[in-house]
Amino acid sequence: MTDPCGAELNPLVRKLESIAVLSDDEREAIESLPVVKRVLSPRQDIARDRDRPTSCCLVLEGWVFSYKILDDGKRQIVAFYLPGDIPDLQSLHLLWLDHSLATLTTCTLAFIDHEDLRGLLGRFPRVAGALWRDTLVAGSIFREWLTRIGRRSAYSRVAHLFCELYIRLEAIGLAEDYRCELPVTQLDLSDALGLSPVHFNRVLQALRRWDLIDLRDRTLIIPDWRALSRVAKFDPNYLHLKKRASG
Amino acid sequence: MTDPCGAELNPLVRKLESIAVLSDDEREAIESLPVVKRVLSPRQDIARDRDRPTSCCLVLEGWVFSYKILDDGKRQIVAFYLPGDIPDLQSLHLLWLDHSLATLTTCTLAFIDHEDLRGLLGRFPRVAGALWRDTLVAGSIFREWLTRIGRRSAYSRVAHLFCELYIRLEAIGLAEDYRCELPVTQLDLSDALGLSPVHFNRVLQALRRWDLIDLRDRTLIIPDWRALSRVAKFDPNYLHLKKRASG
DNA sequence: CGCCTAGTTGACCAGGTTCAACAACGGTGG
DNA sequence: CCACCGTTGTTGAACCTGGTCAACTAGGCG
Repeated sequence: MTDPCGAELNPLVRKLESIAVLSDDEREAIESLPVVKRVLSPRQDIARDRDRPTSCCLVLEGWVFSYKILDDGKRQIVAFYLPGDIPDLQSLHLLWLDHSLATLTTCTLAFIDHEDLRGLLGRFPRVAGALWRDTLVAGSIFREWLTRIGRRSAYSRVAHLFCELYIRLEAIGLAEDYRCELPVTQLDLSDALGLSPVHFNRVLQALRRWDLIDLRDRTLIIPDWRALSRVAKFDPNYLHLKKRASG
Repeated sequence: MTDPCGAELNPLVRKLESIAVLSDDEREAIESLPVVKRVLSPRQDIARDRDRPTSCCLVLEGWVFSYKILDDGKRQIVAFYLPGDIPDLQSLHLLWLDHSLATLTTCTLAFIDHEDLRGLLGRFPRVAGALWRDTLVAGSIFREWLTRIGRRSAYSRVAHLFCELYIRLEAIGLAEDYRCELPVTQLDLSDALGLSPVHFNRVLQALRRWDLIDLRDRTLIIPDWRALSRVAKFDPNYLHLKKRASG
C-alpha cells in the first residue's frame, strides 16, 4: 500500500499544472512519490488540533474541511478542501496543528511522508514554489472569509459562499452549467459562515424564494449567476485562478 | 538609496533566527540584499487591491495593516504587521493583490525587488522554507481571526485581539511587563473585529471597568493577564512561537 | 418500528447597529 | 494667541438583525 501509485496523484499534478509549467522530470517525481492511500468514511477526523503529523494528506476524492472547536462547544469551520488540495501542508513547516481536520464525505486520501515531500521539494524548487503559491492562495481565501463574516449581511454571506464553492468546483472540473454537488448540511454551512443554523435556514429559503438558488438533495443549481453574484458581491479575484476577470 | 544596507534588515534576520538556524552565508546574503528604504507617514497606502507589485516590502519600523473595502464603503482590516513582517510576500507568487496595504504609523520600509528575492531564495532554499513557514503562520492567524469573528462574543473578541497583539509585540521585543504601545484608533480595532465603533467603545469601557485593561494615550496595560486571557479564551498556540506553552 | 439526523417553523429575546449629539484634543491658519 | 476644524472618543435612545429555545416534520437505516 505504500508504493508509488502514479496516476492517483493526478489531482495534484493537474492543479499544479493549472498554474505552473511542470517539466517531465518534475511530473514524474511527483507521480512516483511513495504514498499511503486510504479511504475514509464521512465525518471522520483526519487529524486533531495540536497533533503533530508526520505526513501530509492530499485529497484525491471527496470533500475535507478544517474546523476549530471553542470551549463552549461552538464550532467554526475555517476551510473546505477539494480534490487536489493538501489541507495540512502547514504541518511540513509548523510543529503542531492549530485546527482539526475531518472528512465531509467519503474520501480518498493520499498520505505523503514529510521526509519524502521534503526530498521532492529540495530537488525541485519550482514544485516547492508552486505549493508555496498554494498556501498563499489559501491565505487569500481566508482574508475573503474574514471580510465576509466581519462585514457582510447574512444574505450576502450565504450567497457569497455558494459562489465561491461553485467557482472552485468548476475550476477542477467538478461543476458546470451552474450546477454542482454540495455534500454539506445546513449545519456545516452555518458553522462556516458564523450564523446560527436556524437563521441560515431562513436566509436559504429567501434565496430560494427569489430564485437565486435551488438547493435540494445535496445538489446546488444557480439559475441566475449574475443575480446571485450581485447579491453576494462576489469578485473571484481572490481565488487567483489563472485567467483573470479584468484588468 | 538602492544599496545593501546590512544592519537595517535586522528585524527580518532576527525573526528568521527565532525559528530557524541561519548559516553565516545565509545571514550575509540576506543582509546584502539590495533594498530601497523609504519612510512613510501614517495612514498612507503602500499598495492597493489589484495592484501588481514588483517588489516586496519588509517592515523595519512601525505598524502596517492590510484591509479590504466593500462596495458599500465598509472596511475590514484583515491583518496587522509589525517589524520583521513582509506584508506583501504573496506578491512574489501571486499576480495581483487581493487587498490593500497601508501604514498605521510612521513606518520605515525596505522594498526588495522580486528578482533579488527570488535569486536569494533560489540560492538558499532554507531561507525560502523559513519564509514559507511565515506565510503558514499568517494563515494560522487568519484562522484564529475567523473563529474569533465567527463564534465569539464582542467581549471575548476584543480581549482576544489585545492578547494577540501583546504577545506578538513581546515576541519581537516591543513589549514587556504587560505594557505596550498600541498606535491604533478604536475605529481601526473595530474594523479588525467586525464590530461597530460604538459597540467596540462600550465593550472597551466594560473591560476597563473590570480592570482587565488600561488603554490610554495609545498605551495598553494589562493589569491581570490571567483574567484577560480567560475572558479572551486566549491560547497562543496558533501563533506558533518557538517555545510552546504546553504539550 | 423506533431512533437519529437534517430541515423547518414560530415566538421571543438580546447582542449589536445606527443615528445623533457632544466633549476633548491637536493642528492649522489668521 | 486664539478661533476654527477635523479626528477620536463617548453617550443616549431606538431599532433590527440574527440568536435561542422549542416543537414538529421528513427521511434513512438498523
